Amino acid sequence: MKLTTVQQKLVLHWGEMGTRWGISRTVAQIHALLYFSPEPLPADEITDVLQVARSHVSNSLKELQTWGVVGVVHVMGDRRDHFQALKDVWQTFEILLDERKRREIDPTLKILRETAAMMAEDKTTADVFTKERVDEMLGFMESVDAWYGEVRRLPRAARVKLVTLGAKLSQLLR
Amino acid sequence: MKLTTVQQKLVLHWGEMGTRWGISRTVAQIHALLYFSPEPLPADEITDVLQVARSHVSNSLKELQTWGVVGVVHVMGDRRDHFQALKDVWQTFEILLDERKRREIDPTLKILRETAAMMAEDKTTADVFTKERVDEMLGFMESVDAWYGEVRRLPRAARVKLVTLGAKLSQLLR
DNA sequence: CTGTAATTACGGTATAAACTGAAATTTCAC
DNA sequence: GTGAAATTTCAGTTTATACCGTAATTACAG
Repeated sequence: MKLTTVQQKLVLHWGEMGTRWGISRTVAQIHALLYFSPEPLPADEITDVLQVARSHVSNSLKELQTWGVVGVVHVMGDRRDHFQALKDVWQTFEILLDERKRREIDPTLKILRETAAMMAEDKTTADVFTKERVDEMLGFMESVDAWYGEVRRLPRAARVKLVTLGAKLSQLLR
Repeated sequence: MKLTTVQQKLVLHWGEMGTRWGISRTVAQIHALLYFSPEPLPADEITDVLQVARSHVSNSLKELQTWGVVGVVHVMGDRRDHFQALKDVWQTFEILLDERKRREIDPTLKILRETAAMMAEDKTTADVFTKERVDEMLGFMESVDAWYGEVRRLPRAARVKLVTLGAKLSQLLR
């Protein structure tokens, strides 16, 4: 199997962007490869095309499967697993966002809650200023967190509408 | 100067989270230090507290200033620059989001636009499937990009409302 | 102009993470 | 059960980048 120029460009770019999204380059490349590939690919093929260690492909695929953006299918007369990426773009990015929130927001929220609780208890604290900053930061994060949870609980169509509506939202806010 | 236990915890946590936000640990620590500190700090003080090279503090401060989340003030009878963090949490995170969009979305959007244009021109392309995937991905990204731009252009109060309204938005979408 | 204090530039080092490759383990057709 | 083929594990290597420390430069008070 050989990649077209376009596919190659996309795979390489995805890899580079992956690192900025907190995803390792190879994992992102594999995802791109599967997403832009017409048919599901076996691990060997991925190894060939991307020129990375077989074991690494295996582990990366596992990671992508854990997230749910890649799945396994089987081909008649072929014992090997074949992998395909989720083709639904919205869902793919929602999964990615969830993951990022889990890693980038939730831990901070936890620390801020702990800290705020601790400071509220401790009456002797002379450091009123820091307390205020913690409370403000916590308030902000709680808002964002609650908002995300609510949006996430909406039926998907509503969520899509929320984005595609765009400018019209500003009118609703009057 | 000495940090309270709480401040130390916050600074260390911020540093760790920073790396997940695509910000170097020290830069994030400096930001936390300034944000949670009652008064503006000179660079020397930061060097002392965080135990990092003076030059590194200088460069990190410059980066934070470039983003606009840290500013300089002067203290009477003191020649040195004193630094303070923006105390407005919303604005701080909006700046951060802008930066991330610039680094994580815009380049991909560019590539996808180029690719889609290229594929649209090339009638001979046998790879119809990849073309579809590119178009879908591009469509999605354009929506998100346009939405972000519009929200960003709203008066800030509306933007805050958008988040704090939360669940009520779902009713508006009926 | 002079001396002090700060920033900037930059080659070198340390560290964390990705990646390799071989060995151990599991899976599954027969 | 047996053997082939895949996956998983893991110690070792490579690579990227944060960070250091010196040296050069700039800024400015006196």
